[in-house]
Amino acid sequence: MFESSTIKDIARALGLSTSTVSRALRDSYEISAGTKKLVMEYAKQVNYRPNPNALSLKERRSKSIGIVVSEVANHYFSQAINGIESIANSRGYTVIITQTHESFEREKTNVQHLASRSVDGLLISLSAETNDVSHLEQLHQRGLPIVFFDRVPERINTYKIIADNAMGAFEATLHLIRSGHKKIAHISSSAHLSISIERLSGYTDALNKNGISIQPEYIKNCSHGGMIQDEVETAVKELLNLKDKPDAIFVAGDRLTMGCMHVLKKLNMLNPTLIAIAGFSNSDVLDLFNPPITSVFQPAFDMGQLATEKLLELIEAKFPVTEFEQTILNTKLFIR
Amino acid sequence: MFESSTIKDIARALGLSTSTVSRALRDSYEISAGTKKLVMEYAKQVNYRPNPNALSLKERRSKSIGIVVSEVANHYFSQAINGIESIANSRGYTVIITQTHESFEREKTNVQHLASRSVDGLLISLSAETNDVSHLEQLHQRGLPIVFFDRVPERINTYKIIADNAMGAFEATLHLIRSGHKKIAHISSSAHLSISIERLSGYTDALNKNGISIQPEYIKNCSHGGMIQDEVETAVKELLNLKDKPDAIFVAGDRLTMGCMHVLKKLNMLNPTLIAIAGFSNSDVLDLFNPPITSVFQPAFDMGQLATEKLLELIEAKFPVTEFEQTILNTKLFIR
DNA sequence: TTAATTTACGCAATCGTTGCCAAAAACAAT
DNA sequence: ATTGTTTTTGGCAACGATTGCGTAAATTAA
Repeated sequence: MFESSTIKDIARALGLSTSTVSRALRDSYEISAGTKKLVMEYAKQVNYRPNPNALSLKERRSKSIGIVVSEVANHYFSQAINGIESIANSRGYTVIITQTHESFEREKTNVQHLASRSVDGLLISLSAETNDVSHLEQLHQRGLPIVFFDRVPERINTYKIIADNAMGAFEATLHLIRSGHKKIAHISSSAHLSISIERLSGYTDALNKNGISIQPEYIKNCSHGGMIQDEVETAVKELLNLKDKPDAIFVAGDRLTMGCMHVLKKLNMLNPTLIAIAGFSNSDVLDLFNPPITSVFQPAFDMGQLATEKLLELIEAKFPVTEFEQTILNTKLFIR
Repeated sequence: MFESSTIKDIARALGLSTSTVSRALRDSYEISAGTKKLVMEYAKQVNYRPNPNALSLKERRSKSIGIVVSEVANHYFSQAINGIESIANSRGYTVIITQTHESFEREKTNVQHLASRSVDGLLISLSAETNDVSHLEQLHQRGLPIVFFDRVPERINTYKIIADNAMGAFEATLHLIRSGHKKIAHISSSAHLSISIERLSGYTDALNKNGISIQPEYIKNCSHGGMIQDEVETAVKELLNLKDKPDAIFVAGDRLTMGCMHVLKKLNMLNPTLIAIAGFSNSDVLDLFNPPITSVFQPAFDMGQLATEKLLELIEAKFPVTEFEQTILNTKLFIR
């Protein structure tokens, strides 16, 4: 089996005690230069690596953080993960990524699993189905550091990193209006998610400020966040079957945008002269369409980095932190 | 700080010894029914969770497996990861995902890190830059279970799960030929990767069997697997600057296909009447193009599942396994 | 030469859990 | 009542690494 050498092995081989070896490896002042050199060279020779489990047990921390996202196959999240990784790894932390696939049950299971794996902290973007955050509240109250990003709950008081969803939605909708559209529909994820609420408000703001009245039947929510293609298909078809059919759709998410395009393609309507689309997306494939599709880009990488910095701040804090802030990063509209 | 209750806490609270509590929780036959009930109820009440670090230290295994892939933002890998997760989680294993971003250095660092994190086994698809696998060989010889998938090394004797790359490439190239193309170029990842070699052979086979001679200048390799867009751009431009310009390109990878399309779009040549494209890709966005793009789909999810099953077989084997096989799964051509 | 100080190292406890052996309690057989 | 058996429980050690404390040996000072 796969065994690596331990401090004990080194001590035995060199005729020293484990404490001497340990201290020599940590370059302690109370070990003579000769012994240090001896130990260090032998350790390098046998490729000694400290056992992380032993360390975690002793230090009562695992030097690992848990991530909970909907899916890695989502440009926003994969970019955020790259940001998270870049900070976490450089600070010596391992990252454990879990996916909810937008399911509340899987979110609870994943969180429970990460907690029992004794991660030092949690970075989480809520699943589309999540309306109740008591599973997280409980852990948070017991002292587990948590930072939310992207989809954040109101009830839990901790650091939150979000994009300026309202502004992004406002700009995207405004772009559709300026392109001559007046009948603009809106497809979004679950109504209760923070991002949905904020994006909806940006959308209605843009319409209001331009003297366009809000049509409730133009607003569709997909409570599984587009994980179920049928849901998206139904939403799009309902919009297209309206007496007063919309001439544009503002779609509020990466996966939803793709899902929506698939439906339109299937209906042979993927054509901006028939119906224009603008949406939140961090994917650069949108460039490739002809005509291309305008989209709101979120600074996912930066959000991941910032969230991780905040989390490590909490984890490594000497005293319990009680003052938290919510950071809002700017989105960028790619007009295509 | 975040503390959960331990066996010791329970023992103290109930006036029992830790060993009794431990055995009561494991429902050992040698503990009386009354004590068991007492302990179990109290444990549930205080939400007792065994400390995984203590267990890992004792059992000398971590119940976790490491994954090394180029990028999660790649449809092939994200699907494979879903397959890996599905098996690993159901068998009680945690998965640690790391990305190489096609860099050899990062691959070495990640592997080293996973090994020192004492994962029970490794699932790996080599980076585009990786030509030397001694870092893996060493670990493998020391007994760490490793299963390769997708991009596999020849030198290391263990389970390998791959797609039928030659056949996939053959079919895609054949499709281009049947669509009337004769001047078919090929853009691939690093020349030394197993997938590149196999896909190249499928490509040349298809040409040979149809009486088309191989033009060496039609074959381009991107040694960073498309991570550097310049590299792709150069390759495409060189093809387009040839006296005898190709009228089709067979692209051998997800990221390369997208990269290639971006270049063509930039050159205003993303149009199959100017130059046709067929490629390996697990992305369904290819559906959305007009005209759509034919692609070779790999059973990524199944490959991930199978690789994980093999790895767990190695990890949980009573005796060292010495007989290994390479499994080849069929690809599927989506003619669009 | 002796006392004081410094240097260099070892012992043992700790983290949470389990395996093994001994001890105590409960019960049965004489 | 005494011995033997079985059932139930407790104590100790171990996994790997760290660390406070103690101490022998070496060095310096008096």
